[in-house]
Amino acid sequence: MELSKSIILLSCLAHESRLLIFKQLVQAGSSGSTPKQLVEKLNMPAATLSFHLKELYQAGLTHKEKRGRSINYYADYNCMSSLIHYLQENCCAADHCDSCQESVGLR
Amino acid sequence: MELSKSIILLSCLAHESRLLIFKQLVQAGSSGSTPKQLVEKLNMPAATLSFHLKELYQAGLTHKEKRGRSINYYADYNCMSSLIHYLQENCCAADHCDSCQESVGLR
DNA sequence: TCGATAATTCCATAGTTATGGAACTATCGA
DNA sequence: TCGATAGTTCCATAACTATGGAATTATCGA
Repeated sequence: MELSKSIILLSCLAHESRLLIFKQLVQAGSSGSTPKQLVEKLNMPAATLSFHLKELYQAGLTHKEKRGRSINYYADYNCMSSLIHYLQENCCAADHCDSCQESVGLR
Repeated sequence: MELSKSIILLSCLAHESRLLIFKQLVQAGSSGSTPKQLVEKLNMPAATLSFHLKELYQAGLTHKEKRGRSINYYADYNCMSSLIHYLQENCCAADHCDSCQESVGLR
């Protein structure tokens, strides 16, 4: 992953509402969530939710599927895992950090 | 890690200059880097660097050590690895993502 | 075709964050 | 006690980001 892409993803996640939305989508799993469900769950005005959902979508952190008059949003795990990999590779050090040792197979 | 702490760390890293500074500190390893070295390496005005270093320090992503008239800054691996853990636990899914399977020991 | 529902876009406003030259503080060696 | 060097803080300005009510678009069932 490029540095500029990682900045886009980090900025996108660095907002309470968006991180909560994303966590919600992760919890919803393969059935996804509609904006309406998210509005109810997170108690947020529809326009505000829509703004944040769009940010997440444009960053590539979600994908969506139209189903009649509603839309299902899903967390994009590949995107998130690429970011996690980027941080492990570039911003941590295998010989100084437990989780890096695990991921590099030293444990 | 709390959600609010993860937001602070993500915001802090979600800036090109700060991510570059942090990567530089990771590369510098146990010898660390001074602001002067970073200014030269990253070609950035001293006031701007100082501003970003302070943000990183206040977020807990670095620690520092005064040495005479200069200061050594170091990447804080514990802080970064806590963030990586948080993302793996809360924002990814072990059964949908390779790197999560690794870290959860399913592989 | 209509009214209701789901979702998005518009847009003015408010709030936050970044920039970097200039001034300042601290510590060195001579 | 200087002058030089390292680093930070100050602060005005610029740029960006978020908010949410109102208007708009799309799709449903009757």
